[in-house]
Amino acid sequence: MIEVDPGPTILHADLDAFYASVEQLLHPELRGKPIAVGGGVVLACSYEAKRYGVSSGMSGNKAKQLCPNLQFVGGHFKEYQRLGDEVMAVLHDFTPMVQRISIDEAFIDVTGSVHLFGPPEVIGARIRERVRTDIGLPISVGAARTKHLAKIASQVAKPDGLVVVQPHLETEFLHPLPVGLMWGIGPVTQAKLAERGVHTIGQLAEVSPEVLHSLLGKALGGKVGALANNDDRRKVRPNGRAGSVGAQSAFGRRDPEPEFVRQVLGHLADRVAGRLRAKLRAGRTVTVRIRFAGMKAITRSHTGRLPVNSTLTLTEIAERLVWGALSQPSEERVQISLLAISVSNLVDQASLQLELPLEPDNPESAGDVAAARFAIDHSVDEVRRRFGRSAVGYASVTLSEHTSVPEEFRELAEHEL
DNA sequence: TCTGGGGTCCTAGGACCC
DNA sequence: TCTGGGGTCCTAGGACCC
Repeated sequence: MIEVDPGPTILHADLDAFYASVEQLLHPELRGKPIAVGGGVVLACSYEAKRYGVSSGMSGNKAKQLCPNLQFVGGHFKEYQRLGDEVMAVLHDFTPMVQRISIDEAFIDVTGSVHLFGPPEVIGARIRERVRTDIGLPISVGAARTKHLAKIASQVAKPDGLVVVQPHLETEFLHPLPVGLMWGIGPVTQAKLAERGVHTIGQLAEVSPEVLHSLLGKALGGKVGALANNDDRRKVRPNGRAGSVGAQSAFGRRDPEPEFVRQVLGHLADRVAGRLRAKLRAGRTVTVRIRFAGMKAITRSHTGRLPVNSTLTLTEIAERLVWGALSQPSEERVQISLLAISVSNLVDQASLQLELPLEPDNPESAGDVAAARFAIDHSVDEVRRRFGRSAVGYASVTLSEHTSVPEEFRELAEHEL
């Protein structure tokens, strides 16, 4: 008998209602109850709460309307990070081919591990067992020949389940499912497809490449068409480094007063530049984003010759970009609701470099200013290394009144630089 | 209840070079 | 002189992911 090469075996592991499950693990009295992590906004909720229609991203008031018994709990963000890392360590016990997608989700390629640990259903079951008994959390696992199928399988497996898609049953599995389950199809694309009467992945597979192209554009149309026809060649890529670093802050609606804008940008630049310096990186392109009261948003960017990672230089560039945009006649006197700074075109910077101020008052002293900035950044970084982030930084009194999520929550979402 | 924060990728137009 | 085509980089906006 000839053995047919079944192709790669990919697993997608996804912790169930992660933050809420951690709270129920740490506080047994919360088990079996509808709970939500967060306050103003639901960051995560338990399956007991989901049954009432509560979902993450929803405002706290709305959630309480849907589920009067809903109990809000504060987030133990340090624990989320620790437990998420522990789960990833379990995955690494089966293969180094782990691609972490977020704090609670990862693809793993076990093609080379099946001879050690057994077929995918055995590996999936062992992962679930270990995460359940060693760590105490529910996790769903999907297994299939491709990333696309594995990811969808884990969604279908939820909550707390395992779904293995056998190679000869892929189309039967895939085609009846709604297009919204597919990677890359969000609300906008889903609406476009619905207008054409396309609701299931099987229906999507019937649409000609030309029509998809005209409807969704070249890249998305091609990608989505291929995935619907079960042509997915993406490999599991062990995590690389981020291509950009950013930070944003939403603050309700405010008049763009110079002092306020300066404070917010200073705070954001401090976060971004601090992270860059910590990883000995710097970036040539600075992008700011301004969201207005009506949710319309614009971006402005600047690409310089030299990479930047000094807090003050970044603040200056961001301020210039923001005022350049806000001084346009159409944007004058409009209230703003969010500011963001992002740095891209990143390069390694083996040693910290001096950055000259943009427009030195006195060109001859520019070097002194640069040296002073370097010294300030360096000492702030040093204090933080020893005493933690909050030990020193921008006076963010004004800011903290408006930030609705704690600093630790921001850190959870940071990608490896 | 008008929507948190960190990212990626794509599109389209323009500048510039060969 | 006019004309074309291709590649790369930058900017701005938008959809999408978790």
